[in-house]
Amino acid sequence: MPRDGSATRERILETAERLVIDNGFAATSVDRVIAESHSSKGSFFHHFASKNDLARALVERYAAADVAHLHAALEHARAATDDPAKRVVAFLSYFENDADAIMSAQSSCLYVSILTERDLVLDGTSGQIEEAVVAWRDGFAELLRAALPGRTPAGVDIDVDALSDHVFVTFEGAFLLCRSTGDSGHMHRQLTVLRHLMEALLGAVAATPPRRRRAGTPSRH
Amino acid sequence: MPRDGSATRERILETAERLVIDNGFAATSVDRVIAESHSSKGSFFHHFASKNDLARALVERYAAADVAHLHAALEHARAATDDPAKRVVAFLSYFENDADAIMSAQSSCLYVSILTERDLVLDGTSGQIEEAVVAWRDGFAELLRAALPGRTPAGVDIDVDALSDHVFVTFEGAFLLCRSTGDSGHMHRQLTVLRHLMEALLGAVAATPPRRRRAGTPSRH
DNA sequence: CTTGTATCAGACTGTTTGGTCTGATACAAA
DNA sequence: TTTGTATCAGACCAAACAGTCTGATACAAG
Repeated sequence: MPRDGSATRERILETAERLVIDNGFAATSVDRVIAESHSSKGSFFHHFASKNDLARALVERYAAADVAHLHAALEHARAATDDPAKRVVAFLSYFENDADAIMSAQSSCLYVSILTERDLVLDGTSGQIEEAVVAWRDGFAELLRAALPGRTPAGVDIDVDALSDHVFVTFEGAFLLCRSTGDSGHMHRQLTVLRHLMEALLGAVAATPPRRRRAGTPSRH
Repeated sequence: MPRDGSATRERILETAERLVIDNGFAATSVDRVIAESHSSKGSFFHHFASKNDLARALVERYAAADVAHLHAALEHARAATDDPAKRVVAFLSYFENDADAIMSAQSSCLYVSILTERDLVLDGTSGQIEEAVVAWRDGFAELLRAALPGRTPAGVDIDVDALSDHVFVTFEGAFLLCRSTGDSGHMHRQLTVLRHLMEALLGAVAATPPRRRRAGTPSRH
């Protein structure tokens, strides 16, 4: 009894997302997605041209929600304070507070499942994941640059992009740590560690003897 | 012409490791492993009871090499200096120097490929990965505890185990970052970031006004 | 009512899969 | 030489797989 239309598509996507995150994409058969979403072959291949097209749709959906989550955290941080360093901490605390909710909603990250299958990655889903990665890098790097105007106390240049990427890295690594031990509490603890480390770095920069910004510090380039 | 014996087994393992890391375990067929290792069905199922048995053997091999790598870094750090803080940095620098070699030898980490397939994880390979994770945690935590005798300057207790896990987390997250962008240089940059962050934390602790160690600091427990 | 279209159901198909089975080959021990 | 065993080769099989096809149902437009 076909009634509503695209609600079926959404039901298939939700079921498939869970199965792919839990078991991987190649290990998730179309038949099982159909069975667990109470759909049918005809329905599935009406909404998706192929199994790979499902992967594309899954990544599109997931990446959109992911980037939305990022922007929510950025807005939260900007609204919380005007102090650049405190904004950085507020940004990280936002995810720290969300950690347990994230882990109860999903056992791992879809990116992990998709990125492990290189064939799919080359098919066009890769671009969407990379766009999300770049969004995270740029979004947090903007906060970081405001809080890290100069050099670290040790006189070492910090690669702000790489430092910003470390948030993404911590998320993905923590997802794997949770899975390898079966303890989803690692996500919260790793985000706490990330905040502590970042606070230490910001504290070290703040404690640096005031150098003149944008002045004649000997450049290496 | 059967000549040497277990060299075939090793050839199959090497081929399978590469294929599984590149494409995932479920997406790697036994037929392809056979073809690319110039072996045969009879040979494969003589050395491995099933495809899952191959997974078990792969993880066993990989985890052993992984833990050996850890112990090499620990010995390097202990031999390098007696200063606890410098030992921590030496440990991290060891991997930083190895980053490019690691990435040219393998495009990602076998753990990622195995952990994404939950069915396999429950089969018995999971224990070996978890043992490796615990080895990393305990190994680095010992160095950390020597260098972090007290509290951080902010008066916040650091979870040393979680801080130690962050090395594993950084590795796994960096592997995924490399894959999502196709840039293997991220591994080196992320390990550099990890070292910078850890140095800042150690510096912050060192700059803490000298509290009496093991004395009557108000305990929370 | 008629027609068109979007949605769905499920039987069906050709291919790929993990795994089995029958032998063949090399070699060591007797 | 004879026997036994470890190793390998590849034909073969049943199950699972992604994808196709025919048709049914609902509903909106005319």
